[in-house]
Amino acid sequence: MGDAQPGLWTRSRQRVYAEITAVAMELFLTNGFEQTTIDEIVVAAGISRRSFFRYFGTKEDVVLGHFIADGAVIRDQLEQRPDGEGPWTALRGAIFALDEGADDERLLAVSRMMYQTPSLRARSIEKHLHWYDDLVPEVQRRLGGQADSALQARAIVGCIITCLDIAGEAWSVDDGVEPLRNYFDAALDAIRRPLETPAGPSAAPDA
Amino acid sequence: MGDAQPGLWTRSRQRVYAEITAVAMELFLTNGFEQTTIDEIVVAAGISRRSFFRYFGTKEDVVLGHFIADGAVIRDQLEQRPDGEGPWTALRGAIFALDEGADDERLLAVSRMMYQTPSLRARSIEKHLHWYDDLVPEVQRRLGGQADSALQARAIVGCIITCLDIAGEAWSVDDGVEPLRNYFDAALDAIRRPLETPAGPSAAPDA
DNA sequence: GCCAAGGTGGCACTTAGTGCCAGACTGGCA
DNA sequence: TGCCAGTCTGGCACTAAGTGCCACCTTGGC
Repeated sequence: MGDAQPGLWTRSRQRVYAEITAVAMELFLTNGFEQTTIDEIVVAAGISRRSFFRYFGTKEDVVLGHFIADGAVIRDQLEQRPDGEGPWTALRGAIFALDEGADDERLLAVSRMMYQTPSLRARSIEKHLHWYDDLVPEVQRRLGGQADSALQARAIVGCIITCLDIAGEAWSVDDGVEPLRNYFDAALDAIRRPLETPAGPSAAPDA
Repeated sequence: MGDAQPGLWTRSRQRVYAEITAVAMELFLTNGFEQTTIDEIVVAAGISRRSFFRYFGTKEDVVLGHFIADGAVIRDQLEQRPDGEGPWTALRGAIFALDEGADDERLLAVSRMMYQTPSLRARSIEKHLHWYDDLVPEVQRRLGGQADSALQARAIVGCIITCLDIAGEAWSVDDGVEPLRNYFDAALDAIRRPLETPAGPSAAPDA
């Protein structure tokens, strides 16, 4: 708080949130996530340590905060999908809609950091677990009340998320040479491909 | 260290490891994982706090330590599978082999705790990430050098792990009324099922 | 101008995890 | 038997994350 700050306090909560995020992300990108301490963020942002934890539960949440609400976004997109679409197609479409209008440059930087930092990766996957609650009911509905549909829906949602995760990793490792959706489709294709291995002459069937 | 302990120090490292695990697990199961502090474990086990961290990197590792090596075990099983089997069948068989000889009672207790404790769940998933390194090469080999086979192999391994995770959760929620492998097969079946939804008359195709 | 509500900073505290050092035990060797 | 190096141990101090508590200030309504 050494500079002239006519009132970081008086700004709206949302503005403070954005400012802390911006300052912290710059530090993370410059010095690395684990190397950056909350005290450093706090000093750079001109707030107290105590206030930081009023905005973010953990240091990881500064990076992943944006993605928390993504589950609800995907759910909304999913529900708008035509009834004729099966769960896989609908889920794929809903996730593609999420991809629209994303800041690739920033997403790439965040992804790189995430896939290189174990605690961030773990926390990210933990956030993904909340997506189940958002997505499973609708997927279950599209499954049409089969037996075990709850388990089936969870498996489908889980694998979609896993494919998105895998795709994101490959995308960031490749520095985003191809659009993220291509990686996602490739991963999805590998999963949903029929039982026979298509490559090679007279390949052995996978069952 | 108030009791008569003729030398916990002199026992072999493995024995100490097992003893700490046993004592800690009892405390975890009794009082809950998060409620149990490392200081309590240390006192109950008759060792110093410093020594605890020479055996376990984190508190979570006490619970998950057994599963760390599972990736290598699955890999060994996977490599022994006949070449004719495709990646899915081979992976399924390898994981079933892991399931053999497991202490269901204990596994159930650990699973329940894990799925109820966020930090444990997160750490568990983090451990699963290491399985990729063990399993992807062999899966990639069975894929037969297709284009993008690295991404495909990662997607397949990831979804297998996800199905195992989902199955484990359902299994523990159901208190293990059915064997774990049944849940696993049900999850796998939901993923690998053909594009058409088989249930219901004239169901809409999923594509 | 008063008063309640909410944001803020500071302080003390708990807990996890690490670095460092000195002491005790081990096994090998002269 | 005695020495010596390697290893394990406990204790201490330290960092860093995260929480509870309280006093202060600012804001908005009356």
